[in-house]
Amino acid sequence: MPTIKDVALAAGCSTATVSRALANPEKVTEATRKRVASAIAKVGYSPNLAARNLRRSESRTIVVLLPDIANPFFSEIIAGLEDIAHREGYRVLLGDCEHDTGRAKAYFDLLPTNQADGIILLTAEIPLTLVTQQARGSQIPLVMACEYFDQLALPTVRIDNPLAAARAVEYLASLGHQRIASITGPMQNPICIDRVKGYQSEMARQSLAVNPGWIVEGDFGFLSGYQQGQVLLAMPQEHRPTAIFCHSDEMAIGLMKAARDASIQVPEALSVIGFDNIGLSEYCQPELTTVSQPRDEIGRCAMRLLLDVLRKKQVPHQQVLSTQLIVRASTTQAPKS
Amino acid sequence: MPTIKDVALAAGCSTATVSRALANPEKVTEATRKRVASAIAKVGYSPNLAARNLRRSESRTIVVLLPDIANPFFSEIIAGLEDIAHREGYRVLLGDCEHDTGRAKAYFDLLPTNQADGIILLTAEIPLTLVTQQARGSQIPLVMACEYFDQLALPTVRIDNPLAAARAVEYLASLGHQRIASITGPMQNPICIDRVKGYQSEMARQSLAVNPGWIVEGDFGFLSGYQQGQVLLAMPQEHRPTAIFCHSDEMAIGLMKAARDASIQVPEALSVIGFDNIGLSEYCQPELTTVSQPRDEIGRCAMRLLLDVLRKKQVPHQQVLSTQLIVRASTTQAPKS
DNA sequence: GATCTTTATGTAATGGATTACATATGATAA
DNA sequence: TTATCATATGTAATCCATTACATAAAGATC
Repeated sequence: MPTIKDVALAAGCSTATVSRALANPEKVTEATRKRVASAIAKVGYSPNLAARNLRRSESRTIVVLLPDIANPFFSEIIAGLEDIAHREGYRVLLGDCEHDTGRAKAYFDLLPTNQADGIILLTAEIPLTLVTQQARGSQIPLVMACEYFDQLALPTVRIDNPLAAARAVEYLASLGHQRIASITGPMQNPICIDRVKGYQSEMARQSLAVNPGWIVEGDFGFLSGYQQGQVLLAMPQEHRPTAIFCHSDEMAIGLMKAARDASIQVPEALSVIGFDNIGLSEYCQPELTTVSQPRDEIGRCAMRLLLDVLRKKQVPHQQVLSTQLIVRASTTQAPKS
Repeated sequence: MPTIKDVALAAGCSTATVSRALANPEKVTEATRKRVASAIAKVGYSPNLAARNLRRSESRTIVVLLPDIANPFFSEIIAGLEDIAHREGYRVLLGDCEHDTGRAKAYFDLLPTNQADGIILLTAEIPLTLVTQQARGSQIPLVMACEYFDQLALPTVRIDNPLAAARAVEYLASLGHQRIASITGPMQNPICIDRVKGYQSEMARQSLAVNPGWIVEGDFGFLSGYQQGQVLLAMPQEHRPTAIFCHSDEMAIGLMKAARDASIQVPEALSVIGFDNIGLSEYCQPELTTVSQPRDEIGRCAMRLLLDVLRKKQVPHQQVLSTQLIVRASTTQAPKS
């Protein structure tokens, strides 16, 4: 592999000039710039980034931590993130934590050694100490997207979860539903807490009673939706919910399977709302009513925010993007009971 | 950030000794090893990998190229890959090519500059020249998984696609189906060509005629399954297939939606087989009969293979893993016509 | 005891790009 | 014409870990 020395030799100048021609073209004559350019082409040079990173103490790598790559919800966010990153000359290192905090620590450790310049957190399922410890010495370049720690005022891109949940419940209430249940995500997760709050406040606003048994906890996956769906649907007829708001589309689809197993017709006997609007939600049976998040835009915003942090720009603490209720076939008028 | 010099100072030895204590502990006395260890703990040292990589000209990073992160089929493969990689001290850089060859080239360019040590290709949708060009000078550390170039004898982990397709067709034939169609993946893709071959040879073995209109090309996604499904189901009754073998689960689910739209009952009037056994296939309606690939194992094998290549071990050219037909509710006896 | 090994450690070169500082060149002003 | 300044380029130090080579100390052999 040719080095900058080879280029300097071929161009008849010093390595410093070659370096300048690349990094600060305005500091070099038109003529030398051209000579360097053709020398580079001739010897087939491309800079050794290990050396550059060592010297500049940066890596142009952004770590993106997520709880589970397999979750299709994240893929479009990632696409948005990567698009901005590549455009700005950054690389994205995806870190799948698989709910394993050891992994997360390993990724955080890339920062002080200049193997990564910043972190975007798509999960709050990491030890809080990782964030605070490091932030103590010097503010680490960290941006959260979708999820957040409510104890910490980190730059965050997110949706208004209480509002989105309230809208979903409001819609169900407008269809005449009174017994509205919810299958939540993990309840240590602030976004789930917020959605439950939105659910509860809207139920109150609609003067609807909330049976404590109607709030059940899942983990966003198909299976937990199925299992918790079985629990909800096994309730005695007079308590059984006629509508269920799920914190993810996968759980909603799991729930619909549980309904099929119990011979409960969706939407006639049970309305279902999901969350996220993943690709699948248009292809399941019945098509799923769901809360759509602007995933691509979330990714783009988060990466722009982080790059601004790296460039020491002032950044807004919170960026709240809007959601949309997408009505499809899994919701309808409440059954007459 | 403390450097190796700080450690040397704290331990009262030279940097060389510190380096050896870390890399070749057996070359150092028990006593110094301990002194170094406690010095490291004291100053909070962790090696600067940019410097190490520069010196060793390696990066301990493996690039994994895939056509589309959003495709859940890949996520479990990735999980397998990453598990092995992390265990062996390697990092995984996921490269989403999004069917865009420019991106692929950018990732290949990481190799000569020692930003990556090797590549695992989960896609054949890249310019072949990328592989051959580089391979000319010196064999680049490259392993393929799932997909392959049939022109090239690269180390590959894969399944027996013709056989898997033939088994699916055989099963449909055993149910009495005679008009069996197929929605394929992109036909420039060798795995799809092989599956079509398997389909055709099994059809021949079963003495079943193949209407050329029964082989339609999709792109593995929901939508293409839906659209091509509409085409197949719009055929006149006497030519319309009673069973369709799809090259992906997403297409199979798209197809089932097309069938619902056309009021064609699955499986009573139409049997559907998918491919991959993604999580969703158990939760769609009806549950999908599909060909399962050992995805986790494919990932593990591929990474082990690549690490063996990097360690200059002899590696087998082909590693063929077995598939399994998972019978669920989307297939049944052919309708009497 | 003298010589040869073996083992532990230190010294200094190395990898490749960047950049502070030094120098040379040409332009501008007095 | 000479002094002053701006601009272009070169020299060499720097980033940090690794490792070839040198050296010193301890042990083995006759």
